[in-house]
Amino acid sequence: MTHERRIAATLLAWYDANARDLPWRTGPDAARAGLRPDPYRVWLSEVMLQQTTVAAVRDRFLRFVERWPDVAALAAAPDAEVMAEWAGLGYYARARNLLACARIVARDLDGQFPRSRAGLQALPGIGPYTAAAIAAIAFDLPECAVDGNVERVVARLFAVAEPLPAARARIGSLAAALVPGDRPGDHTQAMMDLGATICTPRNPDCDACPLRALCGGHARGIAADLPRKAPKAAKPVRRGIAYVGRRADGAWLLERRPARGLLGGMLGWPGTEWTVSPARPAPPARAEWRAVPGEVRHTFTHFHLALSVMVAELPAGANPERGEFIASDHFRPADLPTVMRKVHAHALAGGFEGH
DNA sequence: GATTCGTGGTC
DNA sequence: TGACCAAGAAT
Repeated sequence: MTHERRIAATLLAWYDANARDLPWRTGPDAARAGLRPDPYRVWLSEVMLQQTTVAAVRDRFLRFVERWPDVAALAAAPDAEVMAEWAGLGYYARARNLLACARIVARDLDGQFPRSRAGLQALPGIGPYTAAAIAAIAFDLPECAVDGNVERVVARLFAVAEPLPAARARIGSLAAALVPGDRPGDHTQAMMDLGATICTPRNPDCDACPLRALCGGHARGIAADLPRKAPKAAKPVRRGIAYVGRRADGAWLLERRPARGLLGGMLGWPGTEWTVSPARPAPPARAEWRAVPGEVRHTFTHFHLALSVMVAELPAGANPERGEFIASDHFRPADLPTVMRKVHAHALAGGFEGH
């Protein structure tokens, strides 16, 4: 038996006894009985899990499939409702692409997800990792899905000291050589589970690892230091102003953001650009704007944001130059991205109630 | 290959 | 408390 086969067999045996119970899974027992999970649920979970923790996804996934149980239901949903449901999860291009993908599958593919990696990867929001993961998990095809977990596990198993991202090609071929012809779907999920529960980024629990005796990184005493990564750039601080306006009838002045770019397609407060030194702009409506003491701080992937908040009561017949009024009964802070929710909370904390 | 794109948890 | 990190994709 080759080293690779021994690793795969040991990992699969460990998975049979230790697989995590997750709402989008059917579990190893069902898999061995030939039962596959619903491709719709696999696809949705994989998209939600992109750069997002299982803990954050679990409840959101359940709410989502309760509301839209299949791809046809999702394809028929209004954009604004899907974006609102995604609010707080981040990386909102995922929600836009999710809906675009659902509509293609429902309209052009008879509601069936493609049963090949290439076919899947041709759809919006499905890249190399997600295509391979769906192919393996939903259809049990021998594809190799390489995510952050797999990169870490493989870098340690084979003591790959070259830093990412340069090591990506080598890690990819090492990972592909591990995929067994039998039960490739469970192998994929086993790699994830090992990476998430034992071979963790910090303080890996090598004592509990089924692959410890087969691990090159452990043998060299460097497992916990792998994979090596290039240092990240510092985050600049950007500034801006957000305007929280409320009409006499209680309606809030909000604005749908452009479909592309940061928070694209999401609802938010009108405001300035967010730059290192923003220009002083005109408010979205004529009113007595006053500053709320303090500021809202929020950190995005590549910059810190410090937002000043201005508030104003707007007259009943207000005709704003930007944005749209959302009636008080229809306004839910939970429909906003987190930074916008913080702005609303800051305005309220500053004593603003509107009329 | 390098950038852009969110958020909440963790140490 | 601030930096790091998580089942990446699109450009």
